Amino acid sequence: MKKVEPRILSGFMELLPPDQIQFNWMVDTIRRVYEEYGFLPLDTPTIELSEVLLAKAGGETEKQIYRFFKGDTDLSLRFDLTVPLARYVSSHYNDLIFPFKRYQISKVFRGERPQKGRFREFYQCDIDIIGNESLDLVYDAEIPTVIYHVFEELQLGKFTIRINNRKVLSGFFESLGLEHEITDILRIIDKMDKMGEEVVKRELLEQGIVEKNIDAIFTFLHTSGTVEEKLASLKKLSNHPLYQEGLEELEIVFSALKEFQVKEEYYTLDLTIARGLDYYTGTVYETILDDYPSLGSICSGGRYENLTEYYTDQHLPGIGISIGLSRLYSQLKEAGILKENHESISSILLVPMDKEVRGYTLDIANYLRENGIKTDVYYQEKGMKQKIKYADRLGIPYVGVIGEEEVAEKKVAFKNLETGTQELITKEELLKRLTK
RNA sequence: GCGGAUAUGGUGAAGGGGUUAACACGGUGGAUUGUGGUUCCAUUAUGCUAGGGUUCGAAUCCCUAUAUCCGCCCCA
Repeated sequence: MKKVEPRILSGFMELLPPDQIQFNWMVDTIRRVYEEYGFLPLDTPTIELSEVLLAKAGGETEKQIYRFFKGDTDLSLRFDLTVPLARYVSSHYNDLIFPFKRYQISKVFRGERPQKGRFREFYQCDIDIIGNESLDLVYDAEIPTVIYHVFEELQLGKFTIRINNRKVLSGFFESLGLEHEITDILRIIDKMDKMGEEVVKRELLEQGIVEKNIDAIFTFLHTSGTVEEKLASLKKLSNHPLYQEGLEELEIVFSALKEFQVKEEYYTLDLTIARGLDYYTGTVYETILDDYPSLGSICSGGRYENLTEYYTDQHLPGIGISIGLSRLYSQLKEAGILKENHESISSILLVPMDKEVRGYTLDIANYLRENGIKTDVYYQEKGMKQKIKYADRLGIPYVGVIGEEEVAEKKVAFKNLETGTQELITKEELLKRLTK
């Protein structure tokens, strides 16, 4: 029979069990920290009506969204978790308690050209806070605080949360009379980190920005010092109202970060942070691992004032951030930052010698499981060698061998695979060994 | 959407027109029928992305298609 090649689509990721265990550990860690800060779980549909998801839709979203028809219904796979959140909040407005804090860890889909660290299906771990009419700026500091604790717990080394404010950028460029070029300028200066100053300067020139303004932009971007010093010198650069408003917002956010006791070396004011979807209106964030800057931003987000305007007349400003976990995981793995995982799920493998002792073995298994021990049992009629090897290859640290002798004595031959030692013990002693 | 590169087993790969496709890892079975990780032995692609062409002969040369990878755009 002609076989079908068992392949998956490019841009889609699947892992082997040891990696999946590791991946799930990261998901569990992220979820735990999110919940510690009072964020509530949410799960929206993978597929939604295209008119809903594309209500705002700029060019890129429209190009990259997976869109199809089922009968006459125009459907799309969700492109991110923020737009579905806006829809959710709008449709459940009456039943939600504001400020509404939710997290969602789910897959999203983008039909892009796949390449390194870029997937067509990937996990996003979002937290967002939606206010009713208004949302205090303190929340703009709480978001990076949560992220700070997440990355602390993930143990990926030193990282920096880079913070900026769109109003500062827009206001500054408007003060130079560049209001029409803002989007392009933001896009270009965002490359600063990756491409360097020369490239940025050249592209700005190509964009038709005059030399004088480019110099002003670089003066602005080169503002240095501590956060306080930067803010102080920035204030003198322009009196533009939007610009000043953005700076005041940054001041509030940074002073709140101190109250949240986020260590100062873990965040910074970075004027080149412009990226993110175009729905961001105020504070924006990006996070990099200091030891691996080439990974780029592993977590970004910001404040969006008007995201629900397409669904409701209620004014529901929000702030949120997202960890691109699939990318983060694959790049950490590739860079060798994550150690090989030898942890298994099961703590012990029970091995019945033959089917006569299976009943006794299952009694032991149930006893262990009732006491919270993850227990696997081997049922294949193979040699002892294969049975032990199974545990060894899965990384299960202990084996409980059960034959006629053990049944007669109501005990288990408890073998430690790491040391090779073995002892004959009762199930109570077995439980004790496994709980420690 | 644009540009570049590459396609050999479960994996990493050698071979660049001559007949059994090297080597390594992994898998399976075995080396005193209740003991793994080391070692040893055996075994593991009638086939080199697919289709067509050149040739006495094609993984090897040519064409087409497809897939994958890497940039750009954009982004997690």
